[in-house]
Amino acid sequence: MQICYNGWLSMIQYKAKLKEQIRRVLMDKYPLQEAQLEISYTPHAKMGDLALPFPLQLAKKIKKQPRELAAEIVPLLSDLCGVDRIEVAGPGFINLFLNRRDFFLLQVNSLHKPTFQPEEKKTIIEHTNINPNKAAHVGHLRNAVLGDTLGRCLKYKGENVEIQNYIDDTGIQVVDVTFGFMDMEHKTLKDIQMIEEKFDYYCWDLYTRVSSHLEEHPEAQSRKSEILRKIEEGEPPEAKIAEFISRRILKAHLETMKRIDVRYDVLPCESSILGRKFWDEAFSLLKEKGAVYFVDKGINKDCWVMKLDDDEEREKIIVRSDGTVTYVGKDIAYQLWKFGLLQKDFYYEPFTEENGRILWISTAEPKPETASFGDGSLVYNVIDTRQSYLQKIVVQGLRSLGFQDQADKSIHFSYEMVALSPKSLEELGQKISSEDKERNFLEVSGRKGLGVKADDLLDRLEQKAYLEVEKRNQDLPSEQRRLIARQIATGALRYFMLKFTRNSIIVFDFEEALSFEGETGPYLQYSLVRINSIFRKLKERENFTEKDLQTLGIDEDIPLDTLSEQEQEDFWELVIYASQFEEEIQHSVRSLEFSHIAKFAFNLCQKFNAYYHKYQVLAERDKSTKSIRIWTIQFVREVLSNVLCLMGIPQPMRM
RNA sequence: GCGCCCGUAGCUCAGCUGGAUAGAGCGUCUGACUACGAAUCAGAAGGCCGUAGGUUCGAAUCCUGCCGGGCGUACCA
Repeated sequence: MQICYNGWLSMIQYKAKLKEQIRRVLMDKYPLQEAQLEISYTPHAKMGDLALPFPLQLAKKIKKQPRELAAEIVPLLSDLCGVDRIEVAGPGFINLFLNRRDFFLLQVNSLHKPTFQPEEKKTIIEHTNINPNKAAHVGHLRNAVLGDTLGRCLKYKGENVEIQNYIDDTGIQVVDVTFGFMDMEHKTLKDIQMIEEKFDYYCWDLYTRVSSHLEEHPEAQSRKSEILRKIEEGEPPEAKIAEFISRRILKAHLETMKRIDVRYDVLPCESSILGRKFWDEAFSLLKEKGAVYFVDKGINKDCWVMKLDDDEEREKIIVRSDGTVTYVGKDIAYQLWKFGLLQKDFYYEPFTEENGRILWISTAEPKPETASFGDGSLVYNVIDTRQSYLQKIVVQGLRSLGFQDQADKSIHFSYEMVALSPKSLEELGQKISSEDKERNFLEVSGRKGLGVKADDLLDRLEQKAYLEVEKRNQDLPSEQRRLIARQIATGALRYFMLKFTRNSIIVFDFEEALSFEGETGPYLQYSLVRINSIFRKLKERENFTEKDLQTLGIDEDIPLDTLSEQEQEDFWELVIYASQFEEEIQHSVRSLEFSHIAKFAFNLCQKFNAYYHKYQVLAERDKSTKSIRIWTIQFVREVLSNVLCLMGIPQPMRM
């Protein structure tokens, strides 16, 4: 067997090398397309490590028995680098047994080395986008966690990522709360500023009162229209009050998101889109191209509408009969700006600053300090699936303006809603009608005030985590315990939001969301804490440091065969699984399905915990066995730490 | 009506472009802590993968019909 790999190779690179060799050998003998040359994994380690399914497809093409064909190919592949053994398996797979020592070396050395290359000039992710008129709820948390995780993964890939949180500060929902303060509570701006209680919670309640008030008083519509117009045109006092509300709520939202370690680069505001006349520019473009047209009769009389590509019958209203623009209209302008397709940019000013990192907010007027955003080449909009229709219209808008590429690179990252079980509603003290009781779940409704507030949930998680930490870590100062409780709460919440596929409706259940056992974030954190504990004790007892790790002799010789047969298997199962982490990231990014990463991390921890129970590190007397075990857990530690980082799950040193 | 999505173990969910014996967690039952932390581990029980057809060497996965459920189809977002 020749030695053909040196240094380091991640699994992705390793497979690429294998494919290259296989192609070279088989190219002129079989009609083999590259696409078929996938390398997958075997269901069981006994069957080998990597599997080549291509004989199954090839057999069909050249009319042979799959197993026969595979048997015929096997001898041709006898010289694959790093492969100890190769055999036909099952219906006609070719399975490869890797040289474990060589492979492990390559993997360990490939940590912290780049496998990916950036593909985009700039990737923009828009997420969170909570209406700034009430407190954030669990549904918003799902959005933020998904968007934030996507951002982390793309950055890991090396992409230039810009995170935007769009603020609908001139929309109907802000109008409603403004109406509530002014017309129902008869408060002045000053009165509102004086409110001391948690402002987003105050507005949450106010908003539900406004909603039911408006249902009973349809005549208030005209007053609402007046408020909307005044806000859009910047007329006091309505405009000032609305601005104060939206900014103060926005601050609350940012605080909530900070609790789970979600941050943004820029906050583009709808008010700036109007103020900078982005919409006017977009509107004239749309008119020019005939993408929108004016309706002079019928149900949509006096509106500017857009026709839907796949439904001739339907017209979507873009400009209302009173001349105001719908959200979709402004969204088209916003999307154009994201791709740098408008002639201008916003102005900006710092909104918050933390550790020297400035979060910018858009303005319509020039400010002394400024920055530049937008002009991306790829755009992800993280918005729940109920808005698919509207997202389609936005993309269609780009297309009808002739921006084909940008339309293709506008990606609606859609996900299902978070709903509430009747049980959790009861727990919230909500009255539910008997007909609703029959249903499996109920939609969260901001209007009805039906929902689990994000901060409430996080408070409960922290509280529970604190009690657990207190039980186990009496020696730690309480401040430390608080920090750890927060880390656990964040880990639990973020994992919970990622473990489901985006297509599945999360029927929120307190017991499930508050769990720290089984398939949860804290399980992952606990696994890492255990590994870190071993290293901490190695240091305490043997003065073993990171430096010693480097010189532990992994490069020289790893005498795997000194281990028991069983241990060799257990070692290998852990290692080969851990090596797949970058493939999982790739897979997740391509499919926008982060539950893959979540499951991977969980499975890895399960394998690790089993290994941990079986094999001692500290107490091991045989030096080389101990070294191998140290390197094994070190490898797992690195991989797990990476993966947790991508999911935004904090890594406490103790818990 | 039309469009999109879902139906897998008692419950909550995985199962990638069709592939080797359908997997987890929770719950239930049996075991394992004078500890590299039991927020853990080992084991057991539990499944005509909604239903009927089709495509093929092979279907939980692809196609069609049906049944059951959700969402969307606003001059709300």
